[in-house]
Amino acid sequence: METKQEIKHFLEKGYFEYRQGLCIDCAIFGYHAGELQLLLVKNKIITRWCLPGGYVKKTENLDDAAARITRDRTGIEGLYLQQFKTFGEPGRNKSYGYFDEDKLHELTGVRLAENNWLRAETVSVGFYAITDVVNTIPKADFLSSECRWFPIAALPNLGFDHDDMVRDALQHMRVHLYHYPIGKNLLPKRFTLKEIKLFYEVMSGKTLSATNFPSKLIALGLIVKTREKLHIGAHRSPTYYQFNEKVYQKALREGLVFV
Amino acid sequence: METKQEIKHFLEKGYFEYRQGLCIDCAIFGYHAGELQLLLVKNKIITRWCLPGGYVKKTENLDDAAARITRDRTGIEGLYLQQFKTFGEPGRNKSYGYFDEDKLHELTGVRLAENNWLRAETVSVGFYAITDVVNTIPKADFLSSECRWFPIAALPNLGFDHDDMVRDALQHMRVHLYHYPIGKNLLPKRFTLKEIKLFYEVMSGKTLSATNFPSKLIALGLIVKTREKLHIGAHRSPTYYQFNEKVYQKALREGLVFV
DNA sequence: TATCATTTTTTAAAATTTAAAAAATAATTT
DNA sequence: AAATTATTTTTTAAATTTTAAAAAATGATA
Repeated sequence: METKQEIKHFLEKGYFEYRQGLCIDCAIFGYHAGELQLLLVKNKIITRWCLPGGYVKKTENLDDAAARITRDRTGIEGLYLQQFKTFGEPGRNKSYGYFDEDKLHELTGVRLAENNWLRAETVSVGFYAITDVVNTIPKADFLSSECRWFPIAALPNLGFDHDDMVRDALQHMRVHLYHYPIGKNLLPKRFTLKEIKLFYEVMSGKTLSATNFPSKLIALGLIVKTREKLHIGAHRSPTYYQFNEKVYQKALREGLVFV
Repeated sequence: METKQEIKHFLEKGYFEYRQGLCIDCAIFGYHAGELQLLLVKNKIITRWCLPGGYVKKTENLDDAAARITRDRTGIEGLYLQQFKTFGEPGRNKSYGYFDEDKLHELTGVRLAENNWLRAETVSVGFYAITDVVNTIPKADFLSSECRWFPIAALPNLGFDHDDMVRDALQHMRVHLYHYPIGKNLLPKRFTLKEIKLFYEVMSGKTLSATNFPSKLIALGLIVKTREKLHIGAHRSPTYYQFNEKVYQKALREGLVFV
């Protein structure tokens, strides 16, 4: 939503187009230079940082809604989104990080009626995604003052029950990581063994062997040597590796246990 | 719901107590004598067998709702229920296994108005549970003509999107099985190695070694020998084993990888 | 007491994982 | 041009786990 008029229509008549009480929130994890990050948005009328989220349209399913919402609120296209848990604690809409109704009035001229559709209790379906921080262009819309990455180790307190969502999303993402490869979307096309080892350390939150972990990936056939090397000064130049497309796709389909 | 009057009130005024458009469905897996089964209910006004399910009350959270619904619709108390996925495809309420409104009128004297709250599109949060078939007493209520176990290999076609739900529930249950012990609630207090091996075969859908799988469980410390034996005629009497409570609880908390 | 079907333990081979040492490398210094 | 250096990569051997099969144990029955 870009214009004041669009927002006014959404606030007052949104229930024609959207399903009342059904939201989606997305925990988008990013990887860059050895750090795990999370994409958050700051909405002008909500007092805390939150996961990007929104209402589901009557004509779309949950997966489509998650794709649309992340695209519109963060500018990221084609995310691999994974549903992980639904949150429906009564009162979750009125907990930490409430709507600032005066601010809303100031910005849009609208005051929500007592029976406005947005006041209904919501249930929120949580999705998570993993993406390369470099390739994503966070974008704020009219009501969002900011949209940016935070290191996972330095998150602010989030609004509503989004702290719980992040905790659960991270846990689900790591179970996923244990069974399926994800590096192809997050690492450069060519990478050194050190880079992929660091990548898995950051994503899993565990420390891995610098020698045995990479050689396991090689033994599985998941990564293969290229002819190029990285030049890093007065040291042995590490060889660049890349994913073996065939093995990678098979692992995506059938699973494969990593450390 | 036991009486006609309760049902009439639910149909016409249920939206005071229940959240509109938010349901829960539960795939309850049962184990008995080497067979994996699923508990289904046949509602008089729905044309196909379905998973036990119902609407969420405004005052309860999703976990509590799942516990209440399974208790009321099947008579089973204290199930370990696990949320696995939420279903929200538009039109899912009108697909296979629709409401038979004439039948409803015949049974209760009620006809649903055009704008009745039950006509609103629903999203359904799926839960699964695992239980011992022997210890459960399926119970049908006023609108349910029947509630009984079906072998997983011989399920009827289910109403709405419940076929999808069962498929996904089974997949999630098996991932769970791979990481956490569950036998304590489903096997008798004492069991032979052959019994626990069969149990894991049935639950996982895989065949396991008759010698190495049990000895792995012993090596993990998960099961220990008792002093008693089962007498089975002209054969060596197998020793009864039982779970080691301490190791079992630790595995429940922290996970443990089985075959 | 011998036989039998079945459970349980033992064994040895195979495979995998782990930890550490050794070798290779390429820029820099001598 | 040779030696040095820091780092990557390979090799090695030991330890552990898994697998498959054989052997032993058992307890009722003939």
